[in-house]
Order: sequence, then C-alpha cells, then structure tokens
Amino acid sequence: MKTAKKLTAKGQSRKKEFLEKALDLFGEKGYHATTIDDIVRAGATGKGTFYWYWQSKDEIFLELLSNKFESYISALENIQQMKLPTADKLIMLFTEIGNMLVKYRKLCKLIYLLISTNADEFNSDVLKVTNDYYSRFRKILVQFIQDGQKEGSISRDVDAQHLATILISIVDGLLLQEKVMNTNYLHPKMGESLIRVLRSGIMVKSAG
Amino acid sequence: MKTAKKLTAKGQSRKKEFLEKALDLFGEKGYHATTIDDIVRAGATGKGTFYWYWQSKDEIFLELLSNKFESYISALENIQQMKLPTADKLIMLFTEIGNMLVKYRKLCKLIYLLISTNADEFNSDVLKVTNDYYSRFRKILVQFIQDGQKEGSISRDVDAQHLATILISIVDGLLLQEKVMNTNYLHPKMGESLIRVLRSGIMVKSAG
Amino acid sequence: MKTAKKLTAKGQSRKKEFLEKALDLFGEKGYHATTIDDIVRAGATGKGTFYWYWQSKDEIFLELLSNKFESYISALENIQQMKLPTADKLIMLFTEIGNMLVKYRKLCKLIYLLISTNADEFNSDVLKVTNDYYSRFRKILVQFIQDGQKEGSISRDVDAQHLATILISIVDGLLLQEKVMNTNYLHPKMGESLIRVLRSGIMVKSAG
Amino acid sequence: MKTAKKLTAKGQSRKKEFLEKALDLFGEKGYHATTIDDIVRAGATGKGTFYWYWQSKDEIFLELLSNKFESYISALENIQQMKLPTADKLIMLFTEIGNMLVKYRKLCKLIYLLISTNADEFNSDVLKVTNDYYSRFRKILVQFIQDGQKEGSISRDVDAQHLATILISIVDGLLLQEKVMNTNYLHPKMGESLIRVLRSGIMVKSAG
DNA sequence: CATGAATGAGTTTTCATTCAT
DNA sequence: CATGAATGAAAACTCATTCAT
Repeated sequence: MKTAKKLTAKGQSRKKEFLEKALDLFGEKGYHATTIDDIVRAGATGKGTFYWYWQSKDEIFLELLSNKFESYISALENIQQMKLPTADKLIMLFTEIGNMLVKYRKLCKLIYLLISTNADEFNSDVLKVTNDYYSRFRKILVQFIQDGQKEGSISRDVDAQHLATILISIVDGLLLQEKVMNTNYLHPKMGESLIRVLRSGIMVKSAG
Repeated sequence: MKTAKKLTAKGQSRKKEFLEKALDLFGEKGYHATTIDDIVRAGATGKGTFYWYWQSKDEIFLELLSNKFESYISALENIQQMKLPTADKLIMLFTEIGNMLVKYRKLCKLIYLLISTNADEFNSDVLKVTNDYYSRFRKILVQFIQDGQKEGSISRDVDAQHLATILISIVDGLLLQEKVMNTNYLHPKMGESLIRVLRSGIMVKSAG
Repeated sequence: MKTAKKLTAKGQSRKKEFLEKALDLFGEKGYHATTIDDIVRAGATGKGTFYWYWQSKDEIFLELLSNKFESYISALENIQQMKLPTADKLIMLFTEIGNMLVKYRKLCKLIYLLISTNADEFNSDVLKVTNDYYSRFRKILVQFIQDGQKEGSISRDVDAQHLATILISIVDGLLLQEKVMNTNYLHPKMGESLIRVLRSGIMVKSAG
Repeated sequence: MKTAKKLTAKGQSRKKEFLEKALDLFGEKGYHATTIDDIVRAGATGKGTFYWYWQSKDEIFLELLSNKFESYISALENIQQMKLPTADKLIMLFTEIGNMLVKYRKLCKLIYLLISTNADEFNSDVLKVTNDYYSRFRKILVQFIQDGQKEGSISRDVDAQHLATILISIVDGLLLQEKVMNTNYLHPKMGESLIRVLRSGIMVKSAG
C-alpha cells in the first residue's frame, strides 16, 4: 500500500538525511530503544516531517534493510559474474565481504540488526525481506560451491547446502561478536586466518 | 543490590515456574515485546508476586542468562577436564554443543536473545554476564586449540585466538539462521559436515 | 475479546465514577472532542487507570451505550407486560419516555450521541448495539400498535411498521432539537400536545 | 473575516468540485473523520489550493451548511407563497420535504451532519447557521399551522409552536433512522402513512 | 493561483513499577 | 508472601495549518 511519492531534490536529500540518522541510531541503540523523537531530534525537524516520508517506524526500518541488503547482495553477485577460477572467486567473495564489513560499519550494524531483531514483532514485510536476503545469499554461495566442485577445486565431500549455511554462519557470527564484545574482529588478519581454515582445515594432515 | 532471599519450597517452585515461562516468552517474542503482564498471565499469579522475586524485568532476564550460560559453559568445561587426545576432545566439544543446541531449544533461543538483544539498553550487569560468557567460551576454545597445537594434532598455521573467534561465530551464526529462517540447521548431518570442513578444509588437496 | 474483570468494591465505584464523568463529557462535547485526558482529569487519576478499566475510548463509549440502552429499553418492556388496554398503555409508554427523557438529561444526551455519532467511525460493536437498540424499540412499538389494532383502539389504516418508525422519529427528533437549540422541548405540555396529535390528528374532522 | 473573493471561471468550477467532494465525504465519514487530506486527495489538487478557497475546515463546512440550508428552506418558503388552502399546502410541504430528501441523498446526509455534529466544537458561526435553519423552518411551519387554524382546517386544540416542533422532529428523526439503520424509510409509502397519521391520528374515532 | 513538504501541538495507547489491602 | 488496581512518564502517530517555491 506504499504510494511511491515523487520527491523534489530537496526532499530526496532530506529523506537521505533521515535514513542516515536512523541507520546510526538503530545501529547504536537497537530498534526498540530508538524512538521517533530520537530520529527527529537528530534531524532537527518536526515529528510530522518524519511521518511525511514514512508511515511508521516499521516502514523506515524496512526501507533501510531493503536498501542495504540490495547493495550488499548485488556486490556479491557482481563477483559471481566474473570469469575466474571458482576457488579464486570464493576467496574474492570472502575478501569482499570482509572489506565491506570493515568499510561499512553502519551497514554491519544494520545487518546485525536484521539478523538479531526478533522478526515476529514486525510486520510480515520485514520477515520477507530478511528471508529474501538469506535466500539470495545462500543461492550465491551454493552456486559458488557447486561450480568449485564441478571444477574440481572444492571438495565434493561436503554437501553444498550445508557448506553454504556454515559460511553464512561465520559471517553472521563474526558480526555479532563484534557487536556484543564491542571489539574489532573484522581486520585483515582475521580474514587470512579464516581463509586458511577454509582452505586446509585445522587438523594437521599427517595426523588425519 | 541483589539480596539473596531464602525461599520456601513453594517459593522455589513458583520462582522456577516464572523462569520457565519467561524463558519461553523471551525466546518467542524477544525482550521488549515480552511484557511483565505476559509473564504474570502465563504463571497465573499477581504482578506483585513477580516483583517479590525480582526487582525488575532486567533482573529476571539477567538471572535466566546467568543460569543458562552457567550450565552451558560448565558442560563444556567438563569435556576439557577429560584425559583424551585434544583433537578428539575438540570434536566431542562440537558434538556436545550441537547436541545441547538440539536438545535445549529454549536455551538456544535464549542464547540467541543474548547475542541479539542490544546490550546498551540494559544495565551493565547484563553486559557483564554477556561478556563473561563469551570470554569463558573463548578461553575454553583457545585452550583446546593451543593444546592441540602443542600436541601436534592442530595446525600451527592458524592463530589460536582467531580460530576461537571463528568457531564461536559458527555456533552463533547457526543459531541465528535457525531463528530467522525458522528452519532446522542443527541436525546431526550438519554437525558431520561441519566437522569435515574443520578437519580438512574445503579445498581439494592436490590443488593446494 | 473483553475479559470481564472482577472488580473490588472500590474498583466498582471508581469505574462507575469514570462512567459518570465520561457520560457528562461525551454528552457535552461529543465523542471526538472528548479526550481521554478530559475523562482522566475529571477523575483525578492517572491515564493508565483509565486503560485498566477499558482498552480504548471506543470501549467505554460502547459500555455507556449498552448500559443506558438496556435500562431504557427494559423500562419500556415493563410497560408492555402490564395488563391494561393497549391505548392506555401506549399513552403510558409515551408518558414514560417523556418522563425518562426529562429526568435523565445525561441519558438523553447519550442517546443523542448514539444516533448522531457517525457509526462508520466505530468498530462494528457500536454499530451492532445501535441497531439492536432500534430493533428492540421498534419491536416494542410494533407490538403495541398491532395489539391496539386487534383490540380496535388503534386505527388499522396505518401500517404498524410505518407507524413505529414515525413514533421513533418523534422521540429522536425531539432529543436532537433539544440538543441543537439548547432549549427544553421535553416538558409535560409538549407531551400533552403530542398525545393529542397522535390521538386525533391535526385536521379538523368536519373538514376531512 | 470572510472576504468575498472574486473567482475566475476555473476557480468557480474548482471550488464547486471541492464542495461536492467535501459534501460526499462529510456525509459518509462525519466531520472529524474527514481530513483535509481526504478532501484534497479526492479533488486531485494541492492542499494549499484548498486553503486558498477557505481559511479552515470549519469554513468549508459552514459554507456547505449555508448553501444547502438556503436552497432547502427557500423551496419550502416558495410553497408558503402559493394561493391554496392551507391544509393542501401543508400536505404539499411534507410531500416536498419527502421528495427532496429522497432526491438529494447528499443533502440528507449534510442535514444529518448538521443536527448530529456537536455544535460546541465549532466556532459560533456554525452554531448561528444551525439555529437560523431551525428558526426559519419552525417559522414556516408555525405560520402554516396558524393559517390553518384561522382557516378552520387545522385543529385549534394543539399549540402551534408545539406542533411545529413535533413536525420537525419527525423529519429529523426519519433522517437519523435512515442514517443509522442504513435503510430506506423515505419512500412514498412512508409519506402516505405519515400524512394519514397527521390527518386523523392513530386512534379509532368511535373510541375517542 | 497552485503545490506539497514541513510543522508541532495534541491525541491515543503502552507498560514497568509501586503499594494499599 | 500474594494480589491486582493505580500510576504516569514515555512512546507512536495524527492532522489542521503554514509557507517557500
């Protein structure tokens, strides 16, 4: 029922400003603890202005999710298009994910929010967007893995669906730890360690 | 501020009932969306009774966290005590984690809650408990890994701290995906896949 | 979904107090212009107290309607039970209606509210209560009229349903004029005039 | 405060359009529940345009009232001018009222609005217009009745003021029942019944 | 004349917490 | 120990009105 409003240039920029502030606040304080007043105060506008752009708190949250997921996922899909050995692409993929997470702190926090906010409290749209995100992410990974298995670079011992789930878990889990512990696990060294684990496992071969 | 109250047998059982209900509700609906009224209604007692056992909503949440973490972590520490090759113990550890997650759905949901509820909204106690859990979990894992590395069964190529972080991420991430997608990723087959990945990596060796 | 709450004696009286105030206010200012704040301020209680007794503004309005209609209609039904000539009972009926309207100014205003408040804005319960009231009122009148027609005291020239509608109109219409003009049309003299009109019409017989 | 603005032809038609839409909406949803946004949306113009024609929501409502009352009352006054026996004219009057109500559904709804909207919420102008309408309506009727009484066609037993009040009540009351019950009481058969009641009363003469 | 974005006071509603009984 | 009515600060949301363009 969202009527896409045509906004003037100024309207566009103001809306963007709101989105920025909301992103910051949701990321910092969480969904519930962020009030419309907070968002409005940050933008120095009247409360009604917020409701001119969105019909509810749900709606702006949903828009943030959609926006960020889209750019996130499409960046990954771009890698998939490349003509390169799958193993290399998989590493690029993770490198890229890592880079993006490092680069876009706010985006990280939002994705954290996505996966952490109890979807039951939201309208079904949020649920749908969330599921879409995971589906598309998994699809990309499964494709990578299957390509790699066909190509012979990735072991056929592990089920592709399972492996995709595990890889997603690692990404989500790293973000969560970041958030909870308020530390920085997403630095290059961590990426290298991760790649090493994925490449060779953690057991000493001769002991296998 | 916490005065350890001496409870009668009836009081004990009533308190336990409250905890059960609260655990269910927090797990289902999240922290904010679960009201004291919800908890009280589920237990068929007066609201004042609730406040006799706990001074605030925070406090019961904190108690649930503490309880569950304690039993969770101590189970893992038990494994650490055993006299067995480290590699075997590490596999036992993950098997145990998997089993516990499968067995204690509610506990899963609570851990999910822990990592997802924005700690900033809570008093510092919740923050402390959360950090403690992660610290102890990480400590156990780091110890395992270092033992394995000394023993020669675990590769020295990967930094122990990094590896611990990755392992925790996998556990957290699996839980989150469970929760968000409302599917069941925590079945034995997944555990097998995970162990296989950790043992040998995902790359075909001859390609290394 | 209304859970009938068991109230203490004090609770009962406080609820009654709220109802009184709300009745006054709705009658004076209308439904929309009466705010929860108004009602609460009049009762010198916290706003939450109001929401302890009713879940919404709709709900207290509905309760007022139901209460007042019930006592209003049941008084009329009592007359119907009496063993008297129908013509006399009909006059009693109107006398009673007149008396009640005169006696219960607030009730008048509420009935005014009922018939005047645009039901579309309310939940369907208000609609149902309103329709029920009219149905029961019409039913009583139709019964009276048909009894009178059988008995021979009321003319068979007029359709009973139509006549009932006309009689209701007179009652409603008098109330409305009272309200709008802020005058007092409901005095005994007016009742006498009304009975005279109904008895003999307004035309001079020889001219018919 | 009202400055009579000179409007272009386009302005005139646009204003008329607004009035039409507002009439529909007020009639359907009531005064409060109809928002300026509703009116503007229905007319596909900007909100500022609305405020160019009227200074407030009150004002357009007032204009609608004035317009409709004027045409309503003047039609009745025309009948009064006619050179005919009073009894016949009275019947014409009611026939005309009935016809108009049937013909102009929207007008009905507005008159309904007039008598139902709590005048206290409005500025005094609305109150004045409403009172004027009733006064003029009553005046016409009283004149009719007194003429009839002089002429000998209407019984002198009933006070002319009282009778006028009763007749107005019938009209208002029928409209209200229409509105509330969402049925059609304003058809010709009802008019016939009403005239019969007024002519001869409802009692069997021999019983008088 | 026309637009529609911006405003903010005002309204309904929620819910953790207290306290008299 | 137990109850549940009472509280009120805080939150989401509405809408008549204004004004820069």
